[in-house]
Amino acid sequence: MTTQKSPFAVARTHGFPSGRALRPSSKVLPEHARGHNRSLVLQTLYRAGQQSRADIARETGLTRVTVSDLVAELIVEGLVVEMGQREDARPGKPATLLELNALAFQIIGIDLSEYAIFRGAVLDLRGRVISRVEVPLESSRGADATAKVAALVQSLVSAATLPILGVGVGSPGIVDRDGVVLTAPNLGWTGEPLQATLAEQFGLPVLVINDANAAALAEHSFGGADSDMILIKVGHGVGAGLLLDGSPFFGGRSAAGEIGHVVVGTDGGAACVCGKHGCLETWLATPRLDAAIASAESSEQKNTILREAGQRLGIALAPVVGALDLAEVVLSGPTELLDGPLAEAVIETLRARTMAEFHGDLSLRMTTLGEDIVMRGAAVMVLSGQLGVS
Amino acid sequence: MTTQKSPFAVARTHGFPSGRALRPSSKVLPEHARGHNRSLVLQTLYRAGQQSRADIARETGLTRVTVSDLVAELIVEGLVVEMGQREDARPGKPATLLELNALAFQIIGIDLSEYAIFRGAVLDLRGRVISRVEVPLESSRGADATAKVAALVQSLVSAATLPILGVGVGSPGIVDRDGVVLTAPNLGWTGEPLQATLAEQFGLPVLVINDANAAALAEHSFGGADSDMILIKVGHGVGAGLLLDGSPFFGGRSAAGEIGHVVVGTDGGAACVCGKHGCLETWLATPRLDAAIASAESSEQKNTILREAGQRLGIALAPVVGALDLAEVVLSGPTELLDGPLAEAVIETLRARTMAEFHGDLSLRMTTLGEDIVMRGAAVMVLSGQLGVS
DNA sequence: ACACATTTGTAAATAGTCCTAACGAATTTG
DNA sequence: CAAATTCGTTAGGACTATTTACAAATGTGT
Repeated sequence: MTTQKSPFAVARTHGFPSGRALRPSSKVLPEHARGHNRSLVLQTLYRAGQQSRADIARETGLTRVTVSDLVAELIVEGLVVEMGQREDARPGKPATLLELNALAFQIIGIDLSEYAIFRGAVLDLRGRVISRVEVPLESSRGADATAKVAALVQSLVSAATLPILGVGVGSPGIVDRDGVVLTAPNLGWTGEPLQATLAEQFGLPVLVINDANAAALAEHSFGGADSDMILIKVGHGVGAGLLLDGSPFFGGRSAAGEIGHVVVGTDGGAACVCGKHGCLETWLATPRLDAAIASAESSEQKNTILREAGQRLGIALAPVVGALDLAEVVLSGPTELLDGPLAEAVIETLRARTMAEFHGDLSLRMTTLGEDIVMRGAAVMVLSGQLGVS
Repeated sequence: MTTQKSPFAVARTHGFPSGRALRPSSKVLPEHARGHNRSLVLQTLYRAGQQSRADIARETGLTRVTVSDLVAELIVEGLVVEMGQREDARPGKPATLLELNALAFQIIGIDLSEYAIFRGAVLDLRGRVISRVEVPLESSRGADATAKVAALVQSLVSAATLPILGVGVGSPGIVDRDGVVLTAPNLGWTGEPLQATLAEQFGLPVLVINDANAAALAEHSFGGADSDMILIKVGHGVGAGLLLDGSPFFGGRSAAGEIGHVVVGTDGGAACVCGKHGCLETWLATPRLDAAIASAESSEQKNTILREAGQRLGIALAPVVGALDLAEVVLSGPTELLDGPLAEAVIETLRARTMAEFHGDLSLRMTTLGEDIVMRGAAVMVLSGQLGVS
C-alpha cells in the first residue's frame, strides 16, 4: 500500500485543546490562539460564502489587519482564493471577495454500518459526494473485515482527484475517542484499533466514530438539524446519535446512544439476543419488523404493528427528550418502515408523555440525507478536526 | 442597600470564551490565553494543595518562567500565598511552597429550592460553610419572593468577613443562561431576571442556576461523583441535574433535567397537576409519597409503596442512563424516603433494564452533602466562573 | 466637474504572551 | 569540599494581535 502524506501543514488539528470551560485541562500558547482565529476565519467563509476581508473582520471581531494576515496564510496554503471585486453600489474602495477553495482538498468518507455492504465515497469540502465505491461484506469478520475496509480506503484514495484532507469512518458498535472499535458484534471486532491501523497504512489523518454519531453530525451540518438533537438509526440494530450544543456526545465510556438494549414497557415483550425481554431492538430492528409485517394479514394489521413499534420508541425516548430538553428527533433507516404510522406514533407518544408543549416545539422527521448520511457525517468529522470547520 | 464592588480585578471571568471545539464562536486574543493559563495554575493549586512553582510548571506543561510570572500576579492579587520552604531531603535549592489563599475571598451561596424556606450561607474558597442564614418563605411569591432573596443576600453580605467573590443562587424552575428564571411556579416567577437584579443591587458578580444542576455540580466537586452523572432531586417536585464531561448541561432551551412531568409506565397512573396521568412526580414527589405511606397499614405495605416508586424512577431513568452512558446516579432528598427500599428498587430496575452490566459498573447512591448541597453547588459555579477553578 | 466622505486593504510601531538560554542561589551527594 | 541537582529569576527573542496612519478606489453632493 502506498503511503501518502497530507500535502499541507494545515492538515493538523487547529483550535484549542478541547475540554469545557469548567475544567481547563492544558496550557494554551499564543500559537494555539492563532489556530483558533484561523479556524474562525475559515468557518466564516464556510458558512457565509463569499466575503471580503473587511466583512470577516466585522463578523469575527478581529481587526482587518489580523484578518488580512490570516487570509494571506490561507491563500498560500490554497484553502482560500480571491474571487475578484464585489460589484455593488457602495461608496469606498470595492471589496475583494474571498471564497473557501472547494478544490483544495477532498475527503474520504466510509460507512460500515450496513449489514451486508461497506460503502465509501470521495467528498468535496462542502460534503458533496464526488464518487462512490461499495464493497460487499460477504460475511467477513475480524481481520477480514478490517482488510476489506483498508481495500475500500485504498480504492477511494486512488479515485480522489485532489489532495486528501483525511479519512472519516462511521463504524457500528462502540468506538472510543482514539478510534478504537471496542465492540462491534456484527463485524467481529473487539478492541480493534481501526483508526491507528488506517492512519499508519495510508499516512493520512483518520477519524473513526460511531455510525449514529456520524449520522447526527451530518444531519446537523447538511440537514439543517438543531444543535441539540437525537438521531435514531434503525437497521439491523437500533442505535442513537446525540448532538448536544452542536457537538457529538460520546459519553464517559464512549457508549452514549446505545439504546438498543434498553427495555421499554412493563409488559414483558419478546426475548432479545442480549438475554433480556422487551428491548427496544425487539420492537424496532428491521429483521423483526419485517417479519412481523410479513405475517400481517391486512394493511390495518400492518399499521397496527408499525404504530405499536412507534409507541415503544416514543416511550423510550420520552425520558431522554425530557432530560436533555431536546427539540428535535430525527429518524434514519428504511423509509417504508419508518416514515408513516411508525413516525406518527412516535411523535404522538412523545407529545403525550413529555412537557414538550410547554418547553416549546418538539419536532420529529425523517432524515433527508438518505444512505449517504453516515459517510457525510464522517466527512464532517474530518472537516471539523482538520480545519475547525463544520 | 449598599453597593459593594468586588475588590480585585480578578473577579472577572477568565478562561476562554466557552463553546466547544467544533464550533469556534469568537475570537481569542493572547490575553485570553493568559487568563486560561492563569486558571490552570490556580486549578493546580486548588486540587493538589501546596506546590512549588517548579511543581506547577511540570504539572501544567508551562515553563518555570511563565509560572513564576503568573504566580507573581496571583500573589499581588492575594489569591496565592507563599508558605515557606519545602522540608524534604532532595538535592538542589529548596522549593518555595505556594498555596491557594483560602482567606482571599468568601462566596455567598443561596438555595431557593426548599418549599417553605430560603437558605443561604457564607462559604470559603474550599466550599466550606462559614455561616448560615435562613429565611422563612411564608408563601411569598413574585416580587415578595424576590425581595426576600435580596434581603437574604444582604444579611449574608453583612455576615461575610472577607471580600466577596460572588453570589451563587440555586433556584427551582427553569433558569436560562443569563440567570433569568423563566418559570418557577412555586415562587410565582415568570421571566424573573434574578441574576441581573441582584448583580445591580449588590454590585457583585451573581450567578443564578437551576437547583438540581447546582446540586449535581456540588456532588461532583465535593461528593466525589463522576464527571458524567445525573442527580435526582426529590422534594415538592422532582427534578434532575445533569453533569456531562464534568460540566452542567442546561439544554437548548435551558430546560434540561425537567423530568418531573415525564410519564412513566403504560398503565395510567394518578392524575397530575399538569393534566397528564402517571407523571414521575405523581409517584415520587414527597407530598404524594408521604400521603401514600401515611395510609399504609403495615411496614410491608409501606415498603411496597417505596419499592413501587423506586421502580418507576428506574423505568424513567433507564433510557437516559443508556443514552448518555452514565455510570452514576445520585439521589438527593428526604433520606427516610429515598434511602432504603426505594433506592434499592431504582438500582435493581436500572440494572434489569439497561446494558449496565456490559458497559461497566453503574452505581446509585444518596448524596453525602445533606441540605447544603445546592448552596455549595452554587458556590462552585461562582468559583468556576470567577476563577476558573472547581 | 470636482472636492469630500466612505470603504478597503496594507504598513509601521506597540503591547502582550510565552519561549529558550543562561545564571546565581541553595542544598545534597560522593 | 567539589560536583551534581534543583529552584527561581533575568535577559533576549519569536509570535500574536492591536492601534494608528495611509494610499487606493469608489460614490455623493454641489
